[in-house]
Amino acid sequence: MIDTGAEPESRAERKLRTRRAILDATLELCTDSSLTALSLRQVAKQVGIVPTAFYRHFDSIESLGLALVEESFDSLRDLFRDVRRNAQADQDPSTSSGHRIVDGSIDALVDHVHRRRDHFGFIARERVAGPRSVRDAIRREIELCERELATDLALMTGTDTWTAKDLHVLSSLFVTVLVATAEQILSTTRPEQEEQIVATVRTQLRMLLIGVYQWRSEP
Amino acid sequence: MIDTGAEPESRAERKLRTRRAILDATLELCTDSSLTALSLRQVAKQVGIVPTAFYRHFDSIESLGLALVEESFDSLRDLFRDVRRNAQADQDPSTSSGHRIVDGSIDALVDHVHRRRDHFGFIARERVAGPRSVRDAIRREIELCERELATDLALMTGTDTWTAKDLHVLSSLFVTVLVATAEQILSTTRPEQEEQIVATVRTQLRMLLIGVYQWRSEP
DNA sequence: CCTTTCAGTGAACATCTGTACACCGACAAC
DNA sequence: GTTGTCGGTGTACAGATGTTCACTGAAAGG
Repeated sequence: MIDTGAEPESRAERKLRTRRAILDATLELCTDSSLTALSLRQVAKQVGIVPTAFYRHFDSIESLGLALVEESFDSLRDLFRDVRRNAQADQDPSTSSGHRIVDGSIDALVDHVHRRRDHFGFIARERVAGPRSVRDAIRREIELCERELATDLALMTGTDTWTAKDLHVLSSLFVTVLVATAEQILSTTRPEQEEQIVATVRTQLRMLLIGVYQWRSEP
Repeated sequence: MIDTGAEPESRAERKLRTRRAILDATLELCTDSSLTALSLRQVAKQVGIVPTAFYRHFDSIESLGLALVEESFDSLRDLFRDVRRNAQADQDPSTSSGHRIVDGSIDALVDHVHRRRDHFGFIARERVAGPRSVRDAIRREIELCERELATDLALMTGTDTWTAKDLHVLSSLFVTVLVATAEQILSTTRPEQEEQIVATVRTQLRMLLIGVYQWRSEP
């Protein structure tokens, strides 16, 4: 089939397009209110389809939520990838005790949160307020992120002084701070306040890093 | 007026009692789903009153939420009071670098979260998923807690090595970890998993404390 | 070309939603 | 003891909700 490039869409393409429209509409509609307070009809109206057409794509708001979890964590993994790339480029831990890695990571965080406000906001909200299955899915994804980060940290600390357990403990703390910072950034629109949030988390991570550099795991 | 002690309630007492019933019913109904997904009629049914009677006590679910914010933060302040009492009793920072204070604080946290699951869960959920006014109220209260904790920390660190700003930065980090830990405890029912959560946060705070003991504020 | 598939339609349903209104009856105040 | 205050009731209504069912019409496939 010749790619005419313009208007004529195949049936599959068209279906994918309305599916996207549903996902986007949902993200927009629940910027403040959570999935559990969202009705199928609101979504349908926003998309511009009749309520029953919704069922052609998802069989409930809940399964829609699960799809959004996957999508949102793609964005979060993008962030992780950026941070990792950043850290490898700055592979000079002797100077300024990792300050550059911290600063770079925070910059990446701010950047990604701004670019995908919807996804990060979705995770932050539904993590505690969504339907149970959605909450569970998010917690599972976050644990995956922690594990992933832990293996990255192993390369930087050396396994002689850090047990696997302690690496996961540290990684978990980083993720906690990351999530909290994202939440704070999302809850403000004033640039000067955001500046302060960033400055605060920068100092927090530096305090923590002092401890990290001196930590010796007990076997 | 003679206090008969038993059945006969004054009008004011009776009103307060249904008000309490409304607050309790709301806390119970939104253990999983958030205020924004809660209807006035559900609350009324749970309390055992007719929907319109709700308006005799609150003029919207939102203002009900604000009342619950106050109440929930009373519980959180109870926790803070316990932690403070604990820390003062263990005023022997030379030994084991504050491990006892950390352990005691975590124990108090776990204890209070268990006792007031409803309040802590409410804060955790509505903090990100509630109506805007509720979210704002919670954030304001949390900032108050951070300031309060910062002044407590000032007594333990000495203002010669710590600026007020850095104290608030540290206090903010503690509150972040506290909130995250409470969320984790609330999201599990298995005791062995809770044990692990506690062990993790204990290690995290010890790592952090190493950094804190060596921190010198830049002016 | 003829048939099948299937995203989207539209009407209909039983149920739930917030809120308005008139009302009751026991406690409180004078 | 009369009067007023005020929690709580009951009815009512317009609108929103999830889900059902039979349908259309255009693309896909033989």
